[in-house]
Amino acid sequence: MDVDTAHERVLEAAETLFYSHGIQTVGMDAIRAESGVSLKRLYQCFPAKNTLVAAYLHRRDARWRRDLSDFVAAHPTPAPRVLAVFDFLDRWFASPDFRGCAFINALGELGGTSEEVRLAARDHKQRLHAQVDTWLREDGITAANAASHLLLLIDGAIVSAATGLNPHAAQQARAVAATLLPL
Amino acid sequence: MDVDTAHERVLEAAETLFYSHGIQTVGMDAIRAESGVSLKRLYQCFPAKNTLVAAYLHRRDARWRRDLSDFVAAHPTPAPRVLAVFDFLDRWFASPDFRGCAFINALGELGGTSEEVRLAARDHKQRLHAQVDTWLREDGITAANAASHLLLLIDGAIVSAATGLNPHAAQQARAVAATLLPL
DNA sequence: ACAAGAAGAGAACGCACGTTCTCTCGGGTT
DNA sequence: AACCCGAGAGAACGTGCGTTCTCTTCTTGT
Repeated sequence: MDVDTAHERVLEAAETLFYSHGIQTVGMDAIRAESGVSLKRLYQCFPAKNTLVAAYLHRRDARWRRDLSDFVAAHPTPAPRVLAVFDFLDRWFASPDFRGCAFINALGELGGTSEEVRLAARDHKQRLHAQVDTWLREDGITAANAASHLLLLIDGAIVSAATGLNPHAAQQARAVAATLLPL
Repeated sequence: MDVDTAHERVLEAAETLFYSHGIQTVGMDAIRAESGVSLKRLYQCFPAKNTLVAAYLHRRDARWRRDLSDFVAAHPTPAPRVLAVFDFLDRWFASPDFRGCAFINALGELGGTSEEVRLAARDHKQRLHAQVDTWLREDGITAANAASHLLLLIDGAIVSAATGLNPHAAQQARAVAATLLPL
């Protein structure tokens, strides 16, 4: 097997397992089994679990934000297009393997232990904030703190959906967001 | 040492350690050291780590919501008193050992593994929702989903503060909440 | 004072896991 | 055909941890 495809398969398995079961719960052997990559190769690609966790978070950040951007680009909404973010969330929450935000989860699990994880979560939210801010500017919305306000609603909706208590969290957050933004 | 005080000291140690470092990271021996209760006694009070985790979450829920209620009762705000919730959050976020919501953290860490933890998080948020709803009713606010909307802002603010990105998360959430509620 | 039982300190046990090592096998080179 | 190199399977090693066991000590009742 090619080293690049091994790398890819390991990352794919890590993302699936870490996201669904948590990071500490999933052992390297489970990743070996899921990926079909031998332990030796696995440690050639990622010399320690730490580095695999870091790679998982990095890849998850890139993929999630790309998916969001693609969705927003493909689903223009009438008024401020940033509202499409909540439609994206709505679809995400309904997916069967949804288990909250990987970064909030990782922060809760390892934020008190690993500086690296803390920074990964911080960076993810910061980049999301920057993207939201860009969309707002492109819509000519300059209200102070509007991006931060939307981030409160986004993260609140994710948590609400993750608890399984509120199936309409995304739609409710969208409704609140709509009242915040000038038409 | 009395069995009741042992129980209490163990719970106190568990709350401190689980909250600050996460649940899986903290071993029973660390709880023994922090509480000063011998391992034998510890296992007399809590026959397994599972039960101690459940007790930790139960106690944390009761204590946190009592602290919130006490704060709201002691700090009446001019208009809708439920806004005091965000003042409570603001003070909480500034405390040096703040590390996010214990239930969001536990959900992220063990939500994919332990049904018990998942339900504890769900119940905590549900009870908070009920309390917010009560405060809204007492203020004569009957807007549809107002309590859910506030919960989005509360959880969003907690996450925003936990990442360390937004020191003004509580105040921003309060400002958004104020625009949602009729004067 | 002495027996008896409780309680603490910490060793011990079993297991899981991160990481490394070994053995074997297949495939390419001379 | 003989050899060598890389790769996979999985055993092995060290460690940490949940849980239990043992030994010693201290208290208490008579």
